[in-house]
Amino acid sequence: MTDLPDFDLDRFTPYRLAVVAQKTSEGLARLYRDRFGISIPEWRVLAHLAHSGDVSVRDIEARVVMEKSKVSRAAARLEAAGYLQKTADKSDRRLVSMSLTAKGNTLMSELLPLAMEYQRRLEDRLGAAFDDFEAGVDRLLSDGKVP
Amino acid sequence: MTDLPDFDLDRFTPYRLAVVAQKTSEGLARLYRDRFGISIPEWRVLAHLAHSGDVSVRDIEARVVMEKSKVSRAAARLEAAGYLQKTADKSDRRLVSMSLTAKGNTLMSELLPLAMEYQRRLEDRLGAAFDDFEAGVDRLLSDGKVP
DNA sequence: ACATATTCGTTGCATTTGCAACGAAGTCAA
DNA sequence: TTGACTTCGTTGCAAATGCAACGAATATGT
Repeated sequence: MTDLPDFDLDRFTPYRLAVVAQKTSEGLARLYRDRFGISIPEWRVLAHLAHSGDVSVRDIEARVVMEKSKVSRAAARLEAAGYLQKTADKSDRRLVSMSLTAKGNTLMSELLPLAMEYQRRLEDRLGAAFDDFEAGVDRLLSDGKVP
Repeated sequence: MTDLPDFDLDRFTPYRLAVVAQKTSEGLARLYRDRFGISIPEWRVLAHLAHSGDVSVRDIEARVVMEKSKVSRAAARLEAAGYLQKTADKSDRRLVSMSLTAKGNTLMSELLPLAMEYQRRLEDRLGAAFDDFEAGVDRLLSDGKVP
C-alpha cells in the first residue's frame, strides 16, 4: 500500500471553486425559482438577453459555459412561457435571433433587482477583499483556456 | 416596454464563479477522464477518501455540495471497478464506511500528482494574487450559507 | 420497554443533460 | 454553377441527475 502524497482537498482550488460557485448559484436561484418558476439555465439565457439585446444561440454558447443544446432547450421553454421570441436573422437565416417579449421584459424588471441585491450582499460579505478577489477571477478567466 | 436596470453580466459574481469553476473542473478532468475512465463525481469521492481515510456517504455529502444519491452511485461505480470497498460501520450499522482498495490506492498515487500539478499551474497563473483570491473564497465559504 | 420519530444509504421514476447526428443555410474553390 | 465543406440550431437517445419514498438501524420520549 503505497503512501499517498499529502493532498489537502480543502485547499484544492478547483474543488473550492466548485463549492462556492454552486452555493452562490443556488443562493441566487432560491430568490427566483419558486417565485417565478425559472430554472438556472433559463435565468442565464434571460440575463444574456437583458444584457445584450438580440442574441443567437451561438452567442450564448460562446460566452457562457453552456452547451448549445442546453441553450436551445432553455430558450424553447422560455418561448413557450411567452418570455422570449425567436426570429430568423435576415442576413443569415441559419441564425435564430432571440429577444425578450414585453412579458419577458416585465419579468426581468423584477428579476434584475433581485440579482443586483444579491450581488450587493456578496460584495458586502467580501468587503475590502472584493476587488482583489475579482481580479483573481479575471486572471483565471483571461486567456481562453485554464489548462 | 419598461427600461431595464443597467445590469452587466460580465461583472456578476455568481455567473463569473460558475464559469471559472466549470473551466477549472473540466481542465482538471481532461487530465484524468480519458486516461483513467474517471468521472468528476467519482474523482471527488476518491479525493475525499485519499484525504480523509474512512468516510461515510453522509460525510461526503456534508462537505462537498453533492447529493447523497450522487455520492452513492459514484461509490457504487468505484466499487464495481475495484477502487473502493464498503464495510458496515461497527458502532452504527446504518453507516457505510468506505475506503480505498489497494487498486484504488495505486490509482490515487497516479491521480494525486496530476491534481497537484494542476493546482501549481493555477497558482502560477494567479501569481501574487493567489493569497488574496483564496482569502476571498474563504470568506464566501465561511459561514454555512451564502444567502 | 415500547411506540414514535429520525437518520442513513439505496433505488424508482421523471426530468435534465451531453453527445452525436441531422437538415437547412451559408461559404468556398474550381 | 456545381459540389464539397462548414456552421447553426434542433432532436434522438443513452446516461446522469434530483427528488421522494423506502427499509433498516438508531435515537428519543414517556
